Amino acid sequence: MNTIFKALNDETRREILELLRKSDLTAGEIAEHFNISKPSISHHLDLLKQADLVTSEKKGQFVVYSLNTTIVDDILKWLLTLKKQ
Amino acid sequence: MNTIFKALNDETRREILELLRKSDLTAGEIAEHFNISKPSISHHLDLLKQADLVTSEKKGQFVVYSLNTTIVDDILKWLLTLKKQ
DNA sequence: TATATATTTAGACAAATGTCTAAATAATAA
DNA sequence: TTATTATTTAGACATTTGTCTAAATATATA
Repeated sequence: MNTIFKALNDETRREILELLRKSDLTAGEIAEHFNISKPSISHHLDLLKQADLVTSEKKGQFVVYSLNTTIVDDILKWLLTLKKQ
Repeated sequence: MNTIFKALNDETRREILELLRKSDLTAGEIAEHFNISKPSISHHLDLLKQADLVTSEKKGQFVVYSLNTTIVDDILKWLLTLKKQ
């Protein structure tokens, strides 16, 4: 739970998730959307992976990232209990 | 959005929200639940207030805190769009 | 008024975070 | 093999964060 909230606590990482909602992207394609160095984006992707919010697959020299929405359910559940009663 | 995720990115603050789900509590009552100094708890409450996740009302020498679940809806909405398609 | 209780503010400090550049690793192409 | 492209790792650095103690503020009580 901690890892997920930590991963979501950054505007850049949340935007990455929004990009991946539309389609899978390579690390380079993701980096193109931001005014941030590639190593920094790589670090953001690592945190998203640690939270299991994204998955990655090596395809040749590229690494393709995908959104993993099943993890989002955990937060949804936690937030919904807050609203109960 | 940033303020809300920032507020949620801390175990102590999430536990405070869970406590307030059950009932309103004074700052002192909240502090009793943790092994953390009262000033630190006060600071956590301030961040939760900044995010509008809690409201506070002065009652005599006490300050009573309450959960504000309407803000939770904003995050729920954001998370649900991630899951669409 | 003087004292006690509840809470916040101020300021310090160590740890965590986001960013960068330079270098390393891995795969493709010449 | 050598050069090029894609990505990550390593290490540095400034900023933010969570915590503390001491002091300030506000209310209630003797």
